[in-house]
Amino acid sequence: MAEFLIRKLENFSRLSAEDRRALDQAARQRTRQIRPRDDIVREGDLPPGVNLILDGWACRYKTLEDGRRQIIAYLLPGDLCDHGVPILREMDHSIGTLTAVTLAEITPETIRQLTAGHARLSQALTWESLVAAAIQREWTVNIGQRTAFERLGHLLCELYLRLHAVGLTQGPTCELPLTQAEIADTIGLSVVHVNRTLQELRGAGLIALRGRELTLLRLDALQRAVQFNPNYLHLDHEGRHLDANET
Amino acid sequence: MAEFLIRKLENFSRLSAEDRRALDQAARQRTRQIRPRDDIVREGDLPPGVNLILDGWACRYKTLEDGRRQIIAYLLPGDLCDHGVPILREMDHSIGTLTAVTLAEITPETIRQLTAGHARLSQALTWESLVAAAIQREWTVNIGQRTAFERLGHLLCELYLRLHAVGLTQGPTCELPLTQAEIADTIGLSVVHVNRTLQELRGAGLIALRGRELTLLRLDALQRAVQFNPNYLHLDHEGRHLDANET
DNA sequence: CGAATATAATAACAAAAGTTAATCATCGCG
DNA sequence: CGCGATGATTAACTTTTGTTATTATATTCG
Repeated sequence: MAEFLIRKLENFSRLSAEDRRALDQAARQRTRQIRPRDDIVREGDLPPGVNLILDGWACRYKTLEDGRRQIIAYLLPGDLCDHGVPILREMDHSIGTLTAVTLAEITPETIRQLTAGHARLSQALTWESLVAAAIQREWTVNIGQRTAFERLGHLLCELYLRLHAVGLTQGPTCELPLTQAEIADTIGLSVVHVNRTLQELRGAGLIALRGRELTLLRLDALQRAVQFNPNYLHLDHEGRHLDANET
Repeated sequence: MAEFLIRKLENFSRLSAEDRRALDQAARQRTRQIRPRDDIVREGDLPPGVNLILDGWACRYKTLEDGRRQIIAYLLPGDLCDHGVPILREMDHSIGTLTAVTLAEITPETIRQLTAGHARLSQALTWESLVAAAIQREWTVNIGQRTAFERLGHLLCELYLRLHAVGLTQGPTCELPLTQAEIADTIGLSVVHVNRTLQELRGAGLIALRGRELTLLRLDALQRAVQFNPNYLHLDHEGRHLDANET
């Protein structure tokens, strides 16, 4: 059930069988199915408990009055969200699905049990939320400083590596269930320019993208071309010097 | 000593005398002075313990290989940083001062004591870190979706309100110890364009800025003009409908 | 299957923002 | 007091990115 989360956390530290069992059980308590392009929580709502994405893609986003929208974060299988948020009065952003999503709602009580008994697990969960914060910071850098070409390439590297960390890549290929409009709202470009920039990346022989299937043809070259430094993902406990051709 | 932090936390909930005393004492244990434009921690370093800004302005930032720099967050008096980070192997960004800074280093042990005994205080500290995350998300929106005019105005609103939350405003005025180059690196614009945009804000009668003194002449109008919604600062427990003319 | 709809691709043009360079203002300090 | 340095301002020009519109291609669903 919590296979993706477990796999992700094991990038940080080896979990005990007991840790894994506890996580798995927590993920079974209450699960929910949500349709593609539906909201899980809306800005202004009361903050929800902790949600774990079991399957599918979701995102945090914010809409301005005049309709402009910014995707603030992607929530991929194995991602936890809103750890601790119930303290706040109301949500300051929305969370919506991109694809069909299965998620597990984990009660505060369960969280307490998970962290109380298991020191390693507790550390691993802290690690996961620190990485989420680091990703958010990196997005600020990405949108603030990089060119369109770099921004887009950087995003693709990040998504690929995050999917790799949960075992959702096949060789140099992964799913990318995003429209160009969604990509545009992620990196602060217009749809037209995203399209242009994708052509550039293809033209440079760095990526192949057909439908929802993305292939990073030369991950190393792409990382260099867009100044992608994976340090902020903090996967270095095992996954350093990743070879795109392994499974 | 920890006056600004205390003042900030009291935007969230009333602290007991004991809470305040404990915070104040924690802030006295080990303090450090750092010169303007000096680094507190550098990317690649071992993560430091928790630092509390007692006075002055600092920032998180990241530098790309070719020298481009993005300021990722401002650390103002009363701000805490790097809660929990020691779990990570190394810093993925740097922290540097803008002005002279006094900070308190708070040991993990002290943090434990602070949170263990005092439920309210513990909640308030969680609130502070949730707000920091919310600010980071808002920056993504700001840089990703807004025009130069809106971006800059939004930043000024945020800084003013954050300073207000710690009592560092005088009427509609506050300090702004930033060069235009630093502002540029914050909102992803060139220095020249920041200058142009400042002229626009002045021309619209929304701000006055001489040297390091910023005045928001018509806060309401400015907020409307740049679509600034303060909800993400989560100050609503007391400070809603702030009047810029109060002290 | 095939119409309806959503998404992708291009082109032509407009606007926003970046670059370079020069001048002006301020400030610390010998 | 005036030198030197940093920061602010402005101008002229270039580049990047956005806008609008049209066509092509997929996808969905009756």
